[in-house]
Amino acid sequence: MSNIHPPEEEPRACRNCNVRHAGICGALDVAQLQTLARHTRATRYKVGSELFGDETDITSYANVVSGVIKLMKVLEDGRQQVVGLKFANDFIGRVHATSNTLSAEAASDVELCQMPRAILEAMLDDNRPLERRLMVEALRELDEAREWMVTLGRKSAAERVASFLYLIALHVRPGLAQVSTEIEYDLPLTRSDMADFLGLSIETVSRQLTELRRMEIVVIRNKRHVTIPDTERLRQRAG
Amino acid sequence: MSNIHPPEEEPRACRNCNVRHAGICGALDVAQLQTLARHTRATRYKVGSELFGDETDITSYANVVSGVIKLMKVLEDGRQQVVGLKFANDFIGRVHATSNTLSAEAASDVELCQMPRAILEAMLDDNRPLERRLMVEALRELDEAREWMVTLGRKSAAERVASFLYLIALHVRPGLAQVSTEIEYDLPLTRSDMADFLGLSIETVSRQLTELRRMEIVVIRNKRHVTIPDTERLRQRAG
DNA sequence: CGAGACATTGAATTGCCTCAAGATTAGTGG
DNA sequence: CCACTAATCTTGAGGCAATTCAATGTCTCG
Repeated sequence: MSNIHPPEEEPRACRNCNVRHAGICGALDVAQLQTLARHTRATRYKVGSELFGDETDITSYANVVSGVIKLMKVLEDGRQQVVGLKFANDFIGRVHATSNTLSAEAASDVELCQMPRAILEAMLDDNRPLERRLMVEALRELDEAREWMVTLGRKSAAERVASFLYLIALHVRPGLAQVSTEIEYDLPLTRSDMADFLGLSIETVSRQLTELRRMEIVVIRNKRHVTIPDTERLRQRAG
Repeated sequence: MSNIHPPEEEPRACRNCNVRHAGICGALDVAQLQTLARHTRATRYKVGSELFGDETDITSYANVVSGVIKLMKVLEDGRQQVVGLKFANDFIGRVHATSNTLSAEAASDVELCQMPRAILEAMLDDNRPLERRLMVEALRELDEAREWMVTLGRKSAAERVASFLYLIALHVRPGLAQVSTEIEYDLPLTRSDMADFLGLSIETVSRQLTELRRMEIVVIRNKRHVTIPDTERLRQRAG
């Protein structure tokens, strides 16, 4: 990542991120963890703040400790598309490049475990498991992006909204694909962000949520909190 | 790649692919090139034939020698989306996985330089430059996929068609982004394939091409052959 | 309690799709 | 070389899904 705008809080060594073996840290040995710990900093960003901008220089990388980050592309006339979401434990940043190809914005209050570019790149050269891990991560992102291209290119508004609800459900309960169960969670995005992720207008997102609620595929409390009584029924509505 | 259906022609050692340092071969040393040459096979596929299917086992990888390949995702009800295109010198196949996450189909007659999965994976373990190269390639694909997500999520039909024409122009003349020039080429896809790539119907693609022709942004001869008098004007129409 | 942000709902419009009919092109065999 | 056929492409008419514009409703937080 890059162009880190001043965090709202004094940086301090980020122990949690390492201790948990979260994000990339699982690929490091003890010595490297110690090296990393000397250079990482816990940083916080408030909802809506920009972590880095498109076409800016890459100056640092990070693991997400908590919160949700939108990866966005913006057209000259202001139209924007969310091209990816990052959750806790995800790695953020584009290795093997000098400038960013998209911008990143906090979709909620966010805690990061941030490290300077040079540190990570040095480790990358010394540490094949780490490089392998980042590659696997990149390929997973590629699969996700292509999966979402189908949603954007070929699904109806109703299917897109259902796809999003299912995507988040899968994230909350990774083993979900096998079973049909009830699940409840808080939506990580506003209607506006959902619209930008789904390639729809805010109003259409709202209408489709209302429709899914009318069909009792989802129960919505407080705008943000949703309950899915039957995830399999939701999956079918997702196309 | 995987589940290679029987090629139409007797396989033979693929010298071109190595000699040209095309695709992944530029990352190999002389000894590895020789090893690779013993295991690669030149194969051909006719338009429309399937190279491998979604969720099939990965049994081999390949470099594209000539022709164009569609990477596709298909929904249960038959709707389909082209999520990527592969041209000459591109590498095909998903490393670090056991099964494919999409299907691949020849969009034209295709020549491949194919290699067994085990060979490539062994080289990958021995050869960091190769692994690095595949990672850079994967990240480039990720950038492309995200770029296209904007096209699918936020652009009008007219802009999508213009974006496609510009994408191919960029491929034919990589340095195009800087200058405004005239360029001519053959469309690598049928209207139907373009529609599946653009998330549109065939008819809409056709209408938008007619409209671009009426605006003299493109001259079309013989359905397939196009001339772009001014690539900068095209780029502006692409949004 | 009031203000501002966020979300829902309605009405009218529009852009793309579907269905249907021709036109063009490419391929085939006489 | 031409006629014939099948495939591909273009064009038109009508319908529908999603957008835009506008108003109302709801939640959050000083």
